[in-house]
Amino acid sequence: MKNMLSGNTLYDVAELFKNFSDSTRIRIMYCLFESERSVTEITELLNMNQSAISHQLRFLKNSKLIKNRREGKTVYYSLADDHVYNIISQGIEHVQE
Amino acid sequence: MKNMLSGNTLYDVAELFKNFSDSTRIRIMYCLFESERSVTEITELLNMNQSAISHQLRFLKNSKLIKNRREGKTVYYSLADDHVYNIISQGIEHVQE
DNA sequence: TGAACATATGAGCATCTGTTCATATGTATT
DNA sequence: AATACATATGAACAGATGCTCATATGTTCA
Repeated sequence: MKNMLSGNTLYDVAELFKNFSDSTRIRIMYCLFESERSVTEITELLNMNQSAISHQLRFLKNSKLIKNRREGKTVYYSLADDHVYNIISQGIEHVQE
Repeated sequence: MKNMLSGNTLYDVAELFKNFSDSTRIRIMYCLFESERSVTEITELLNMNQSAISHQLRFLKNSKLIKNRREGKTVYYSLADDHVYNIISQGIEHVQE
């Protein structure tokens, strides 16, 4: 074995990649590459139902891939760290050959 | 925009990551890190039903993440290229903090 | 050719997932 | 307090997913 993995690491890896396996979630994270955005902005950018976006934002937040801050009525979401950027960038490179 | 993506690139990225979003598929690919393996070997390593393994192998093969060669009755599977290794390695690093 | 072994495939099923709809919660303004 | 705006949440439903079972296909060897 080239390196030692604890018993459930690969399950955690699958859980991690589940976040990136849906186009809505990928598109949400991608539109946060540039800057933080409010729920309304994301909803309009993706041209989707506000509820659908909120559900996916919660999903990504639970996985600690995005974070948020409230400013009055508005909640702004942003990427949690560089990993998200790096993983998606690598995915983009792969599909573009 | 930091760089230009064609309209459906992000959908393709989601499709790519779908391959990595299931623990059976991750475990199959991970056990090919070391060397190529036959279907029977993979089935025994993962301690799963042969049919389940074959279905997932087809899935991964269709996505061109693994390739195979036949030697008599036996079919050996191996990783298609470094991308697979790199993507999973990055996932492992992320979950191990 | 027939038997044995290795792998692949299709149907069926239970579970999971992503969305919508209706509504609740939180905040600011009047 | 009442209203308006922004976001979150729960229930319900349709479609997708991963597995098992039975069986088909491919290969070797007697």
